[in-house]
Amino acid sequence: MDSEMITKDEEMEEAAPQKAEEEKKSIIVILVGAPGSGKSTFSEDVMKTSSRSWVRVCQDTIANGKTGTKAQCLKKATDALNDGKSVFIDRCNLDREQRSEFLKLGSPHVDVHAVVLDLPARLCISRSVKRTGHEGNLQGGKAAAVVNRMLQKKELPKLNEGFSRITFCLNEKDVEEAVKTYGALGPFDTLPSGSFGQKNPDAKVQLGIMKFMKKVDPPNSCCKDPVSKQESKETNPSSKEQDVVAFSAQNTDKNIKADGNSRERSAAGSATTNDIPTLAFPSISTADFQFNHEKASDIIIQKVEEFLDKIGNGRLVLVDLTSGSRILNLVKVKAEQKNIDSSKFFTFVGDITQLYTKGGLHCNVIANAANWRLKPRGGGVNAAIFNAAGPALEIATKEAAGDAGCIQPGSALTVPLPSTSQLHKREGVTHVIHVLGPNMNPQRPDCLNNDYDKGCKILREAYSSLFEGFASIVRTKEFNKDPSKTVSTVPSSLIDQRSKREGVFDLDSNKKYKGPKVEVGVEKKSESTEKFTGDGTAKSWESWAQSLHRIAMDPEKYNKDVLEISDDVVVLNDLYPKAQKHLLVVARKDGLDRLTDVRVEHLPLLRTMHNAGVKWATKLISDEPSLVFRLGYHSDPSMRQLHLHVVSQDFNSTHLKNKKHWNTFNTAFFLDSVDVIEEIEKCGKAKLNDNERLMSVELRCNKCRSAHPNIPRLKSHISRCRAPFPSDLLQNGRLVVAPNGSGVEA
DNA sequence: GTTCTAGAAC
DNA sequence: GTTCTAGAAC
Repeated sequence: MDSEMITKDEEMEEAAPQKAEEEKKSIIVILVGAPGSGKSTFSEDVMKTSSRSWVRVCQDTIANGKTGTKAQCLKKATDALNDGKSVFIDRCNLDREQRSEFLKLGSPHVDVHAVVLDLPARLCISRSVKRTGHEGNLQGGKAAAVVNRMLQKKELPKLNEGFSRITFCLNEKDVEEAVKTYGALGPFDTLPSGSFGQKNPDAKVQLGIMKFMKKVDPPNSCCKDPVSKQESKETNPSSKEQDVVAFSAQNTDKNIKADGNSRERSAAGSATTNDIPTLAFPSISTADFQFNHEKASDIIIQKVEEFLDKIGNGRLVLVDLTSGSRILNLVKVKAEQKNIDSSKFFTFVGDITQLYTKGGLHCNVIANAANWRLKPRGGGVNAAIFNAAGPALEIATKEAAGDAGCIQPGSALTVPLPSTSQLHKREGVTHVIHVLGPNMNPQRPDCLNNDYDKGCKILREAYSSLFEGFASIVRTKEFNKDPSKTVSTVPSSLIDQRSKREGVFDLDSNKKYKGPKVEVGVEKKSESTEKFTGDGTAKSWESWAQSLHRIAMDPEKYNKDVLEISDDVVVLNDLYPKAQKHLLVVARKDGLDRLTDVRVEHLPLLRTMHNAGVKWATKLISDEPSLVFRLGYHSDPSMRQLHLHVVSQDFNSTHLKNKKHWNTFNTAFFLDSVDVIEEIEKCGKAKLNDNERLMSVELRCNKCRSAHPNIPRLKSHISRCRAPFPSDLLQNGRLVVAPNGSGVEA
């Protein structure tokens, strides 16, 4: 009996390992989820019920209860698998790269599974906060920031990474199911391969991910009950409405005043508040431009207080993507201290491009922290808004920016958003106001090098411009008359405005183009004219170069395009102005094509041209005293017919595009009218310079003479350079300035 | 003069 | 990958 028993036992002992090698497969379950998604709880729950031998490898506690390294996790997992145990990898594993090394642990004897705890971010955040045991704002903010950051980078696992099975859990119920499934696994059980639980496969998954990633999470420490709200939302499949309500209600909590108007504020998403004109704006300059948050928050409060009376029934809302935002919290506290009416101004956590659909907050107007070129590039709010609005915003912006094509620090540009834009259709945004704030980031253009006197001044100007722009929209829009206008309905006024403007624009260019150009084309061959260069060689004027000559010979024909016609000169706006104001005074004398043709006998004409130029410059200065003009000739002009440039020295124009454009106005290629006259008086003819060389010299600021690597950088610089003009320009009447000299002050 | 665009530069 | 320049065509 005994021996039999022993034999049996021995047999069993021998047989068991054999069987294990043949049939028993270990499983490594890579848990995927943000902090607070419940990874640890999941593995613990499984281990409680499972008859299988599990090892939980938790990076947070692997080093004697403290956070360890990935390498430590890999080692512990390898050891456990070698022991024939199954393993939970309890770390976030949110991106493919993080998972890849654990996937390598798979083998014919080890199945690699993923369990994705893809629960709502707000749930993760609230759990995360609870776990830290801190209720403070900071802690909550930190947790939110961490979770948000991780979810930004989230890449859901795919079978082709090497998983034999992936289980997606999108809510608590899914998690329970998965716990049951894994908990029921005996030592020899396996689970079917494949991907389970993901709601929208393939393309739609990506959409879902995108939506989820963009979803903004409410505050945590200041919202004690997001969990219950989230859960109630999940049990109710028609979640959209719930989402909005819950979000608004939560948002109320972090509004500035906890008393009084909470009802009104919590109803942010309801129809009744849609007709309240609302400006949502990001904090200007505090992100990429690295402006000091304390100073910025003071300025925001100051400007909000100043403008609250000026915006009628409108509201101002400071928006930031995360509840951990320092600037948001600073402003919130300061607004509370100042007792600012929280129904008129409050802070809001959300994506500024999805305030209505995701946050239930209807904002007719949103501000964009733009770059100086008003380009959709870069990151942050600017890219997000251009992206969400689509090409319509780019076109509308270009149109609104006009010739300048860019904005200066401290200024704002209101752009009506075409109804074709998604942002208009979906979010009810009718206007975008681009704002450019001061920059303190040495990596970005126009860095103020910590000059906060200047910086604060510019930031104040920026908010003034922004709020003024909004106030002006409020004044003209009369929001309350027709609430239906504001959401998803195309304001007809907008379309009219746009098409009208386009019409004007087209008409303008047609006018200017067709007049001279068409005729020039017709007469091109019969009228090709010789052009004598400085060294006496001749070349013919190309067809495109003859427009000025044509106008000078027959100005009445171009009546609409010219500003002034006299016996001697014609004054007109340059078709492609290189500055805010750029006029041409064209000599009417035939045969006087360029400066080399000018002799002593033309001196009276040159003086007449100069005087006409000064007269027009003075007139323009009386309208805009900050303008400063310089009058002069190009050494080697492209256009036939002697013409004097009258150009304002801001060089703020989209038409100034390349090195040649700059250098023709800002090197010795540009001959001041006063000097030309003096030279001809003295020597009988104008002295010309080495034009080829001058065109390729480095780009230097016309004021401080600093060098810049390319045109965009140069333009960025000159838009803010406050240096005085170089002394040579200040002499001999080379500049025409306002009587009080306002344009040349340092 | 401008526009267009290839490819250099970043 | 994007920005910017520079050369050709008009």
